[in-house]
Amino acid sequence: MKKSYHHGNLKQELIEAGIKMVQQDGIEKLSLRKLASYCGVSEAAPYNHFANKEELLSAMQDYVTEQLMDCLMKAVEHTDEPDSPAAILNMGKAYVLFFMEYPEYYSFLFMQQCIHIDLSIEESTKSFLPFQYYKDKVCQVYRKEGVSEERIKYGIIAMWAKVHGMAAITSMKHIVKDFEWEDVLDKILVE
Amino acid sequence: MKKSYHHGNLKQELIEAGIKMVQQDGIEKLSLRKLASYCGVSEAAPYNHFANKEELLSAMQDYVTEQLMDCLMKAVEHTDEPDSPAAILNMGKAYVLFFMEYPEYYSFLFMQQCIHIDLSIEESTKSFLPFQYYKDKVCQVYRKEGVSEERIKYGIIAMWAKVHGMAAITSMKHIVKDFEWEDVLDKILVE
DNA sequence: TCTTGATGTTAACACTGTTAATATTGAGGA
DNA sequence: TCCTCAATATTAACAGTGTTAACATCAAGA
Repeated sequence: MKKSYHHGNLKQELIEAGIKMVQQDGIEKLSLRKLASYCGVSEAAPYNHFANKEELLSAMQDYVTEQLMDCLMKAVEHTDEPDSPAAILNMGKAYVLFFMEYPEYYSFLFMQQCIHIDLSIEESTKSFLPFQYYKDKVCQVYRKEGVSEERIKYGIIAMWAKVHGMAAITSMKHIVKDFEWEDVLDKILVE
Repeated sequence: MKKSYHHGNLKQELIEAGIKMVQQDGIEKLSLRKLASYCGVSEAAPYNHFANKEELLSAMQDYVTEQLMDCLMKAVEHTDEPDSPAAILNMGKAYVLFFMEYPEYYSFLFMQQCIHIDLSIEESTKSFLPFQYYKDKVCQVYRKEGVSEERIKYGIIAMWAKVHGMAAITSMKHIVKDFEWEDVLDKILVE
């Protein structure tokens, strides 16, 4: 039962094992050396696949962002009328519940550490895909409902702030406990 | 121009210099050794005042939280009628603008790293004072306005989520640039 | 004056990210 | 089939980090 010199799928496993570790202990506890050791590989091996720690974290963020995007898109698709305000509500709920299920993801996704400001948004990370998706959907629905462009503009930000704020708040573990968040999520988001 | 063996005011200077460094370069770049050196003191000196790095960070957070509290309280006091909905609006604006002025404070204050879950909230940090203050003020105003207790309960969370979410969003530097946030803050918060 | 507790220093430890030099392998061209 | 070489792994080293133990300095009160 010996393993070969070459791992075979190290890049992907680094990403997935890294996310697992973040999920369990949070981003602060994650070290490249522990991660490499967990993958059964030496401390310098990851540098064959990522230029540095930041680049690996960025890849991990992209991976998680894709999961979140799946979540949001499914929420819309499973709405009876995907063009209705109900779709927006469901998307907002999905967003908050995603971070409620994996509280460590929140601070991991939105920490500034590994956002490359020098690059354009498109090239840097996928961090903004969810916001983009949310924005487009709200636009679409509101236009169909005949809301004015002026109100749409503010509505997007207001709605996004509320949803993102709920995610931020509920992902603080010590706050979550004394409130039945899921029950009141609807009422809060439609208000 | 030599300084004495004993610093004289090290504890306080560590806190304030630390905050200055966070403000400039963000929390990730802050190291105890650099901070100690900046204060003209050896690497082990801080350990006479703080058990570990976490405890120092916690003291720094408390310091910043007090500044934020001042901000919020002044916003209420400077409102013509401190019991009116206008006070809530002003408080919300003050909250967002505080983090807009010092974007690094946001991730510093709300990172989980130095929150001691084992302790009760009161003893752990002052992190929750602003929320407490906000909550109490909203309660007071809404009761005076005759809002039902049920709606107050959800209103607090909804409002807090929006305000906190706005702070979270605007403190992401790369988003801020293509939007005139301050102009639309009113409209978004009253909506 | 002398002692003592508060506060400082130095040296060492284990751990981190990162790099340079080197080793191992698998796949494709001779 | 063999040989080469690019991809990928390893080991050893470096500087920087938080932390601790052992020791030094000093101010203030007995």
